[in-house]
Amino acid sequence: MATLSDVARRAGVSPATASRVINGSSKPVTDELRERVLAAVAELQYVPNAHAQLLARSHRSAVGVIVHDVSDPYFAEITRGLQRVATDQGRLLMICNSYRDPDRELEYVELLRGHQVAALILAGSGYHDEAFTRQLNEKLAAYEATGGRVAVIGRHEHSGDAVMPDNRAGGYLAGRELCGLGHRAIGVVAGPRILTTTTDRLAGLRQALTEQGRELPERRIRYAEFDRDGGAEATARLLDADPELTAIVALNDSMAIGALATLRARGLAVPQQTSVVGFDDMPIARDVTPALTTVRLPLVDMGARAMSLVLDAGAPAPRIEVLPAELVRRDTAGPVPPSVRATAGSTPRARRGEATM
Amino acid sequence: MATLSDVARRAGVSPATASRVINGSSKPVTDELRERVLAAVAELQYVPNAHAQLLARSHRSAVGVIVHDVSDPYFAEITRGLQRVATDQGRLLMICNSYRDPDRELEYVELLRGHQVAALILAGSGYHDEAFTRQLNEKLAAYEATGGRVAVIGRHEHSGDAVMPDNRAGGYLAGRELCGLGHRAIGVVAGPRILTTTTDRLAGLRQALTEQGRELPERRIRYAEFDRDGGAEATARLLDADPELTAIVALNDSMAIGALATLRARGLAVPQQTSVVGFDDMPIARDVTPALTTVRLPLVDMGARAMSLVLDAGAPAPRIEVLPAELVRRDTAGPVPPSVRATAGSTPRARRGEATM
DNA sequence: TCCCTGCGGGAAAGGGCTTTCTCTGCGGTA
DNA sequence: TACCGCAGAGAAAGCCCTTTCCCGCAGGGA
Repeated sequence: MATLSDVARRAGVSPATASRVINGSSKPVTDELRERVLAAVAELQYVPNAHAQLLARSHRSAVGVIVHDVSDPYFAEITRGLQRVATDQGRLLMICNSYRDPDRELEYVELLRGHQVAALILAGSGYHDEAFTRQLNEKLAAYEATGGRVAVIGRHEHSGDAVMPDNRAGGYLAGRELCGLGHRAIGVVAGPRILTTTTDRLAGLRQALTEQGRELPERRIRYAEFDRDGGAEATARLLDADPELTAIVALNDSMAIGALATLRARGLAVPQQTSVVGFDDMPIARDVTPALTTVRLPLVDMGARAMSLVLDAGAPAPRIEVLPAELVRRDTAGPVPPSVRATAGSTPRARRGEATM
Repeated sequence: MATLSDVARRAGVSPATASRVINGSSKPVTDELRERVLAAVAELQYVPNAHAQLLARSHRSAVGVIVHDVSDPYFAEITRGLQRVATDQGRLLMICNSYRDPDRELEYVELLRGHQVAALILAGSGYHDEAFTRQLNEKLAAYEATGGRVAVIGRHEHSGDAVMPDNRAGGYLAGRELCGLGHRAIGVVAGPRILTTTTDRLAGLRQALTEQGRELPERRIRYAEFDRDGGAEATARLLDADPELTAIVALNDSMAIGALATLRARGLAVPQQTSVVGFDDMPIARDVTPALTTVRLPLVDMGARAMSLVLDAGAPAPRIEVLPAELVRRDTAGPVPPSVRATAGSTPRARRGEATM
């Protein structure tokens, strides 16, 4: 690899001058020398060593991002928002996937700190895990103590800047919608119970049902991975235990798609026999058939705001922005089937006979 | 930020000893000193400066990856394969999204070179653009000249290691399938024509049709962005121009999903009235309704192989691995409608009357 | 007793760049 | 003519680590 001194030597100037030309320093350099340096750069295919630059320069510019998985549409959308603002401000992003592994999350905080990022953004659900939360907060505090900025997206446990989707209100919206359609036997396909996102959404849902004089017993909840297969599998378990279910709330859209698959496999028509409500409104939600009724979260915006927060050097006080959830009515949620309404609570056998799986 | 000397001073040892303890050097250090160093590290929350480390160490370990867009399922799958192998070998990945912008691609090659990556992987279609191709190859050659390794996925233009999905054979498979089902009026929803992937897939398709004594006139091809909306829009244009179409080949699954959306909006039943074949077999393909018939590419495997190639220091000769495409029959491709078969070439009005849009 | 060996530790030389400080030489003013 | 100031270039001091080289010391063999 050609170095700066190679370039300088070839151009017959000092490394200092070469550096000034290459970086467009404010210090003036005569055109003659400038030409020679530029020519040398081209001839040697010189590219500055980024590590040496970062080491020599004082100011840090990259921003670190920790998400569960960028290829998950939920995070892909958030990342899009992060990127947009970062690019506008000429910042480079370093994105790390924790794959929902708390230890990996901790490691990545260190790694990014080691890479001297100017700020750190943690996106994705927090964990119900005291020990982990304490460790994470210690690490973040240490980072902040050295001038690093931190913002979280959708996490309660951190004391600083945060962008919070209103998961609870979203759960409430889903519950109210289904109650309004007459459903009483509602099952829930939930993500891992260790995630705060799961419990928040669940809490809102439960509140809506309670307000309507209904309830949400644990036997109507199944916890599984927050993805398509988790949703499919949880739905199957739910249906096996409770064939009289008329509606299913999936705590994210990936799970809802899994639920739809299981329902289809069992020959249960959506929404005629079983209604489904998802959560997040990822792009694919409108393209499944029937199109998914879901709770929309402004994902791109969440990312954009978090990045703005973290890049806005002022405002030392912790700022918390709560972003509203919104119900998107499409085609998977319909009124409770007449047969069930008429014979409420009785013979679920008839319906079960339809299963093809 | 605490530095290594801070740690050393606090532990009452030299920086050399501190470094040895922290990095688990082979050189022995007494337990006593080791303890003191570790304690100092903990107290100061010391994290080594990654840039300084990278600068001081000679060997480079990270691998750079340039894709069009990680959040696109096509690249998400490939990246999964890349990650798997990289993680196994303890390599860090730096992933950059070019968003199909050739200039950005060039920039990223430089950026990654500057970050001293040990190898570079370019995934995603090449461009029919002489000037760009030459520039890119120059940059890659310069990188390789300094010991860097390069592999491409799905690109012809590079002379070194490559993993090539058999796009042409895949196109052929799609064409043969549709011909076998009796279709004659086949439209194509294609990606940007500047992409080699588009033209390769198209070439295979055309070959299949030609072999069956049919043809693929340009008027039955619409070029658009390689995503859902591009597919929806291209399908609409195709249908407007050619209402008698009985089948549509989308050159990737995202476009196929867009095609499905347009078809649904126009009230055209799939596959009864119009058949659809996609390409890639991304995970969502099985979850749309009807489930998508498509051409599968071993995406994860493609990523894994490319990474293996690039990390396998031996074998200087350029290696090219061609990975086969495979037809996956699901529910969107069916026999040509009887009415059309009977009245081939005549009154398309009847069908057109069904449009609801 | 002397010398050699080997172990544990420190000094110091990079690694490639930025930036401050210093120096030279020129034009302009008194 | 003497001096000041400034433009433009270079010297050199870091930035924070790793690693080689070297040194002192203790133990073992002759």
